[in-house]
Amino acid sequence: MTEAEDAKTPRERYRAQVRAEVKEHAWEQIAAAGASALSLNAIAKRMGMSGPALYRYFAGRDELITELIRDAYRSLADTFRATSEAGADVAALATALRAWALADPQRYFLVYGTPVPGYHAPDEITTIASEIMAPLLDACTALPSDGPTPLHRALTFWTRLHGVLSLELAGHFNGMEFDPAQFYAAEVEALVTL
Amino acid sequence: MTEAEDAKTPRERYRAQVRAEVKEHAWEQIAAAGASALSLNAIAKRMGMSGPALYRYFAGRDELITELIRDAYRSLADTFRATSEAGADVAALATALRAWALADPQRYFLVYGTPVPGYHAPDEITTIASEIMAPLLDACTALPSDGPTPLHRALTFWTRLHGVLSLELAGHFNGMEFDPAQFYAAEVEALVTL
DNA sequence: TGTACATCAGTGAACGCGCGTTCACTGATGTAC
DNA sequence: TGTACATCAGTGAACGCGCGTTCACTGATGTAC
Repeated sequence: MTEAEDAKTPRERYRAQVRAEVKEHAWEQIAAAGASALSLNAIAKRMGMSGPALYRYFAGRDELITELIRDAYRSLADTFRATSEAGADVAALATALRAWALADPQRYFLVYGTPVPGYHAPDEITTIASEIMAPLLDACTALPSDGPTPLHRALTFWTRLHGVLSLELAGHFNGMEFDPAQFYAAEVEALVTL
Repeated sequence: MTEAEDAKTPRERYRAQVRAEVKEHAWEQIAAAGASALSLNAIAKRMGMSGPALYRYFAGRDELITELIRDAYRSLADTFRATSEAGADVAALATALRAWALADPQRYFLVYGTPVPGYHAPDEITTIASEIMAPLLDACTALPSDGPTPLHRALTFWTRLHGVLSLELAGHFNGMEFDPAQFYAAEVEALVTL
């Protein structure tokens, strides 16, 4: 791990480890029954601890959920940045996006799924959201420029691929006789020749 | 109303009215806090009744939710069928879809939003889902045919427009300096000239 | 190196809450003669 | 038209549940001398 982690005291390392373990169980629970069913007590029980013990690690349920959402955004932002820094183009970003989405559908939905009415994301998350868009905008700017503006291209990239991914992950293609991966690839092809 | 409704006994009419009122309150509650927060007791309280009274009208919470989902699908299917029967083309269907989505975002999300893991829709809903696709497929078949297959066109219509709508309704365009309606129209334009 | 103290992880009991749901019952509405 | 009965809407009490969260406490771990 990094130097900063090595510099932690044993207690800090232990805390970080338990926090991570709590989050893992939280993701399992979300995968099993959706984000709205997430419960501190249930997580504690699965970890073999009592409910109140978790309050040593999180201020409460809201803080845990917010952190999961932030981690999800962060994960996608990191994936895009890494892909971009490897000198990748729009098509490579699309491939990375699909892999990221399929790896954990509920994580994808936590970012781009149905919002809870009344919930307002912290500023930090808005910041990460624009971090996600940045590599995409860069890649669109690098495309031959006789078409639409880079912003328009980036938005089109975003909405079209999200359209395919979200319907696929939600199971709306089930029973239909076609290959979502192939369809996705066709949409990506249409994007680069936009 | 219809003849069938006129033929109902007063008690049947009353029952239908209360059931409708329960659903209205359910939609208000969903709009305020999301579908997962829907509660029979809370609905009863708002209607000035006791909780158990609702069991005269619905077998339980699950039946109410399933019925709301079915009504949502039904509503979109009817909208599409009516639009189609008026001799409308793909662009008109797109306009109807957007109007339907904006009229009640939570209803849209109940149909196309984040699925609850483990929930399996009844067969009837799958049937209505294909009723929704039918007018779309018809309209795509009517288009000049030197492009992709009607099925591919219909799927593209669906995924692209859903991509724009779901991100817009979820608020992901907030703070961005562009007009979703205009962007949507541009996507529709790209579809008819596919 | 050992001792005294402070820090912190985790427990169990408890509180209040709202949920879905059942049950026995009351009172009103409709039906049959 | 009035009477006897059946149907049905709605109530209030109750059950069991799991939730988030607080609190006082125990025991282990780390720190300072």
